[in-house]
Amino acid sequence: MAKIKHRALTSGGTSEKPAKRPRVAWMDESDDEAHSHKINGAEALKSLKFDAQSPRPTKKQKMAGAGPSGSKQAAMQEQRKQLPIALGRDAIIQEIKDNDVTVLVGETGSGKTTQIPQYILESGLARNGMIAVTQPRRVAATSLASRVALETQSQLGSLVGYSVRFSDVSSDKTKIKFVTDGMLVRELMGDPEMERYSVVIIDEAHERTLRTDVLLARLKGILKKRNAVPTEGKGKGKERAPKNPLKVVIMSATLDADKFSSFFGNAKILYVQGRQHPVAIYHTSTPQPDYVDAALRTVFQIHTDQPTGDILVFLPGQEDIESLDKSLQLYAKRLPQDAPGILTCPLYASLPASQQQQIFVPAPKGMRKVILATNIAETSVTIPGVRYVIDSGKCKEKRWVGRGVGGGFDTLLTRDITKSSAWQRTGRAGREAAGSCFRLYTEDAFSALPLSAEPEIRRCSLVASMLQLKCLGQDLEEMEFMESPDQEGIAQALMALYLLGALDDRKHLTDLGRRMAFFPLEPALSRAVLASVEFGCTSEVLAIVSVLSASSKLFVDTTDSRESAREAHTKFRHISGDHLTVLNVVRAYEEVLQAEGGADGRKASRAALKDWCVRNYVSHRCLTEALEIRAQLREYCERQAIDWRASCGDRVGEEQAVLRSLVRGLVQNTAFLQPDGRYKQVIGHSIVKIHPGSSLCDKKVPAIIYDELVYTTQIYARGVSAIPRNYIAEVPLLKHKGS
DNA sequence: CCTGAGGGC
Repeated sequence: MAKIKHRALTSGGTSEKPAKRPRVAWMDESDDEAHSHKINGAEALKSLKFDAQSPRPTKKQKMAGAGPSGSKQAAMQEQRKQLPIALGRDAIIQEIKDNDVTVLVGETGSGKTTQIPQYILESGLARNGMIAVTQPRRVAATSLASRVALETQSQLGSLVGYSVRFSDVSSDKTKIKFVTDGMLVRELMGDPEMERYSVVIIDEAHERTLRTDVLLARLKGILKKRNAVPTEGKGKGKERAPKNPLKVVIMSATLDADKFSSFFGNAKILYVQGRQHPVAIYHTSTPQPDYVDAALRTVFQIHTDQPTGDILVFLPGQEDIESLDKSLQLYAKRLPQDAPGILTCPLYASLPASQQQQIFVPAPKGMRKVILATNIAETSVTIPGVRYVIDSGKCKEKRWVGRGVGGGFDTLLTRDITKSSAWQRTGRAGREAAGSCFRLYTEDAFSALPLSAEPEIRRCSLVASMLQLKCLGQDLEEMEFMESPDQEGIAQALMALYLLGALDDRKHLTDLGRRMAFFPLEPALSRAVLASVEFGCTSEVLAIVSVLSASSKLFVDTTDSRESAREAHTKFRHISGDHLTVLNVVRAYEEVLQAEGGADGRKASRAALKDWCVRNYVSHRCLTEALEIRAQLREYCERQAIDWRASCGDRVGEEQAVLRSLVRGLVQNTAFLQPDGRYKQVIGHSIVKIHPGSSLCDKKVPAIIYDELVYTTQIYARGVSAIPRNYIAEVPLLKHKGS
């Protein structure tokens, strides 16, 4: 039998009698013989000690600890009591009528996102324009639109519609439009004052995505302009109203309503009660450094002691999920035959959709489902049937670590969650009935957690947002945001845009920059596309750029099948490195697509394509997404009068045009070979190695370009191609380098 | 000699 890597397993189970601390009921019954479903075998799982903290604090208690405005609380709470959403309807509408900006705090299950837009529509507030409702996620935008269309008994795309990338289901009849925040930012390009909208509702504002923060900052400026009372006629007794006023509603689910309110000049805050069942909360008595082991033991404690109901375990990443999955299955085998079994269900974004669907399939009778999930289950996916939540208290966070201009790289590290995240996870146990949440950390540890996450504007690259704002005539560094970006982030973005030729040396937007912003791509990739026009290889560069901007990885490379995957990938390999290797895969895939996509019907063709992908260890998901992106990019090319068919051909040497185009975009991602075999950045000071997964690993070439740097044991360059040194000197701003 | 939080245009 495979050995379990967790060591905190002792024989004798719960023989150790915990005494002093308050115990939860099921712990008090921890008499070994009394367990109905004992785990067989020499090794039994030692129980974990939890302190009860019940019931869940009310919003009032939480708010009291959250902000300085204790005195306002009573009034707000009083107001909240009168606002179960339907009853509060008239009051909410009145407030929106009376104020430019309203902050609405709605608990989960309050129905605020589906109801408020309808109330506004019925009130006539949106007589002159549309109501926009922004969402951070595509699925939310599309599913909410369907729901509201249903409730208004209208066809989706008429009165109620949505607009997300690749899919615009709206018409000139549309009055309520659900959009992703990124889509509304993009719409600003053609409608800088949002004049098509009478009301803009920013939902899930507390998530503080970079795009939401950009929208909030812009809305402040737009309000000033659109809602200003015209000054002519002043003093003549004739009151004038703004021509096309805008109403803004900020919807937030957590504790930072005060922040939004003060950002918008102490806007009114309204509270809407939710329909959430009570959740009992337990913290561990002692810290649990090995949270995977602690989760393992807690699952079986719940399984043996608690009534039916599925368990949702929050873990930081795939590795922990797979490890816990294995352990659970091993122990589940040892449950007595007549005892209920356990069905494990991993859930993370890169899991194939078919496996993700498993969470919606009810467990067979007599089985308990245990879902092992990342943050995806915190906001993006709601899982039915969950009564128990186990919270590891950990998550992964991507953070850009700057080391001077041009020398930055991304890290992806496990860290503690925030209080607001902990509450969100807890709430997942009370969606359908009363539930329990087991936190694998002490109450003291919980108290020490930060209230909410650092907003993206403080930890993500600002390059794309800065370029978009420049196109609106706005300077990111001078705008008023909820939280201002740090100087380092601004300097990095300015330098990046300058090196791409999007800004001139006076920080003014260039024609090139305007054309770059037009493409729905990272600025570096937009630059490569525009350069490809010059070098006559747009067809090739579009194919590569589409794969690079797809959300999943092209090459499947799991630990168990590494050898065969490597072998399958060799036939795609291009001598210059990874970029042209990607192109070879796309070309090969297209050949299969043409051969199979006959009159036989799409299903057979799709199956053949999938089969081809499996055999070649490439991701079907990545390729379908890439082709969709490429189709969109081709449309954008046509609108810019760019011939996307232009090709450099596939003769040997012709591919140099492709590499020259890529260098224009990846200027900052260039490095020269050093005598020791490592590479030194052309811009910036980092010494990097080629990632072992790259086709150029261990090769010594004079100069390289790469897609990204990842820091693990050292700084690795991923997605690498070899280039002649003089290609770097071709970049106008780098003339002195590389020659 | 490695490695994958979650999103968006």
